[in-house]
Amino acid sequence: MAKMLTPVVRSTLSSAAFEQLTSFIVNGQWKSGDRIPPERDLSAELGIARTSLREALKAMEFVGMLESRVGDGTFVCPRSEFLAKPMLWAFTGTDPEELQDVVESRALLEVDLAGLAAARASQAEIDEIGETIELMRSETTKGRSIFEADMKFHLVIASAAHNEVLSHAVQLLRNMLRHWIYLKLQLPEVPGQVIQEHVAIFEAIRNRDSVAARASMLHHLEQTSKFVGQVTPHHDGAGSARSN
Amino acid sequence: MAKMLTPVVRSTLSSAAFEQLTSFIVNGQWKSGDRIPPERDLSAELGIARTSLREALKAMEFVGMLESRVGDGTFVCPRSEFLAKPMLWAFTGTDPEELQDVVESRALLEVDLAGLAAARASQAEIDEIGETIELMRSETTKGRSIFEADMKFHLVIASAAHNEVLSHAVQLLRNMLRHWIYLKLQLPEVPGQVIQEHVAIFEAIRNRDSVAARASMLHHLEQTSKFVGQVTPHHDGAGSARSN
DNA sequence: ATGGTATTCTGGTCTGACCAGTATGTCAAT
DNA sequence: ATTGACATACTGGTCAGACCAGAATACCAT
Repeated sequence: MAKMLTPVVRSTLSSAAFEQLTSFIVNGQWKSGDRIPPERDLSAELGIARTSLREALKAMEFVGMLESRVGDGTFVCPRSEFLAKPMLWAFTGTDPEELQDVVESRALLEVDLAGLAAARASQAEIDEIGETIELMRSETTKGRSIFEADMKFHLVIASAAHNEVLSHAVQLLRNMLRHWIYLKLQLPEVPGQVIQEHVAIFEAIRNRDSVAARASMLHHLEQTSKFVGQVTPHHDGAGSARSN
Repeated sequence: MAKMLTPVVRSTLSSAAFEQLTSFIVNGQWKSGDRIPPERDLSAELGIARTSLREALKAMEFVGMLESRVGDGTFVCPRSEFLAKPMLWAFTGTDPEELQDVVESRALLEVDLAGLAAARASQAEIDEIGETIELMRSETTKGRSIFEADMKFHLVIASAAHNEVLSHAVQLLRNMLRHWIYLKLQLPEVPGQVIQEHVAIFEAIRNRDSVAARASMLHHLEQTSKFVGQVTPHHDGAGSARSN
């Protein structure tokens, strides 16, 4: 394992540390499940005090990138966890107009990614996409949630587009919407429809038809957009009695 | 029987502070622009050490909820800030070798933004776009660089799309490419061509023609992509055998 | 009023200490 | 050899107190 930790030099030490450590995770030097060095070692290597390092570390923990256990160490969380927690608090009881920006961004990016995936996906990746659909079917018959399978479907497409920047971006956006996607999939008639739409997207990609892939992805995501719009009609001052 | 034992969550002081402070912002006790109490006061009121409080505070700052200025205080950011900021994490730490991914992402996002701008731009924004073209013309005749005007053209369009998340993202990507864009604009025949292309985009937006806006933006950015592809020395075989 | 200086306030950083869980190594009893 | 209890080292969590540097403000001389 090559350690290439360089002393930080930036605006504030803790934000520099935050950026550097974040990049370690984002670009895969630290993979999910890895244990990162102890705080005392890390601070020494970075050339900053433990307090400063901890500000960065805790921030990453609150955001879902890391998990710390006393006496054990600090570990990298799977990317699917990123932002899931804090954004939930931030959005609950939030003006839907602002949320709409995220929903729209997500949709546009995923449409672009679908188009790229149709052009670039390897056979293995196409197979993997198909498997997520099978998974959804089996989960449905077992009466279980298709949430995880749905997530996987979209992430596989994102990575099949072979553009790291965009696929990372879309993963973040997706995590922000985690809560709403989950809610939507709880509705009784939704899973069947979702599977149908996934099939359409899948076939377009398999046929290397970028235009169709984009169109079917757009159609698919418009459903979710509509749903988010419905579920978050207004925020009243206090209780937010959300019917679910 | 299922697990009756709920895992005990030994909440840490800093995470408790993070949740409490976040709720202050989310439910509007602290509004955008407000100045929050000094760290020393806040830590006293919460009954925790300043270091612990700062871990929460810095986390909120990194997420884009707060902004700190030495000697001045800590202030609450507008909500749009912390919706968009996390996108940054997807991009920071992007390997410069994967420049092509950045170029492509930028192009896709800007095409999407152009389409939205055609649908949503206000008259004032349309006028502003036109002005940047005039600026380019006058700079050209003065023999000066059109770099700033070019940047402005694209940023105005981004903001005219009225999607904070995407426009922040594209701003970031553009900054990464700053250097290359600048180089390209130095070539003798380029400015004239760029102005022509900008005019095409501008007219499409003014005519509220989303499709044309997307097409002309795509055409415009493909030029830059091509340029970056030429100027960048190819990195060895490891990555990206991209044929299409 | 004006302009410059001294003071105070604020966040940024560091040191070094102690606490409380957790893991692991040690060693005796089985 | 396996087991179990214990000591020890290691890890994150927390704290107090100190100093720095930038920014804002008060204040005083002009």
